[in-house]
Amino acid sequence: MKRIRKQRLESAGWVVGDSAQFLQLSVEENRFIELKLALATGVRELRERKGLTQTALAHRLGSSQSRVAKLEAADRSVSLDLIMRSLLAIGATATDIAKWIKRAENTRAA
Amino acid sequence: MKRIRKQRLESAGWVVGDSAQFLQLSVEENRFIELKLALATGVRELRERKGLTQTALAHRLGSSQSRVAKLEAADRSVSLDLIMRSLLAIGATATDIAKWIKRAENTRAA
DNA sequence: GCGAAATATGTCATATTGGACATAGGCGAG
DNA sequence: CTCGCCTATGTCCAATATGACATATTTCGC
Repeated sequence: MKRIRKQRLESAGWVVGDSAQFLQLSVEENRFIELKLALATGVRELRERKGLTQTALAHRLGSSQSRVAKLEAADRSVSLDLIMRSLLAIGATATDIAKWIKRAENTRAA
Repeated sequence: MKRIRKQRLESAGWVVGDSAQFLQLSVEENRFIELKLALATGVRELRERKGLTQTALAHRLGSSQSRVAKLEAADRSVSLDLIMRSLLAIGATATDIAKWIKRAENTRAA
């Protein structure tokens, strides 16, 4: 009974937690950033393991060396899309990606 | 980005001898799209399981209902960033995300 | 040290993605 | 049927990501 009611309340309006929303958002933003960082690190690891230079990877992506450098540094200007495309371009498997995602989850605590 | 890349690859001799790279790119593009689709589906599943409406999720994200609708449809105007942020906003765990990523890999057909 | 290759950082114009809004379609309850 | 509520689709234009380029800075063999 209550569950249904709560769901309706939530779907009708705002997050029930009201004033905590800002905080909550920053927590989620943090998780997101950790995730990006973990995957960006994954790009670097895998690229180096394959003996590719940033320039070579950039060519595979139709991008440029500078962008790859920023990518691996998890620069603010690089999207998760590009990171993921890079992982796929280097030949990361779903298992690899999953591994890095879990690494991100374990990392957060700071 | 894809369109531009295609033009560039077609024009100059970047694709050094053969069309293998071009084909490879489209294969990877396909994997990427499958991945996006799988995660977008994950958003919908999780949102519905939590009894949230698109509008409610949009509020949590500071976004709008229409964008959430497009997100769940894996519209090409939505980035993986937004999809991932949505997953985190709904409370997806690393394990959930990993699961959907593997689902994408299994979906890959011939 | 020297030089070359790899990587990092900054800037810019252009393309892509974003939220907002309008509006249409769908669906169940009354 | 009509009314709410939810979802889908299309169009603006503001915000952000992109590749390209120029230019450091680091790394490494000699």
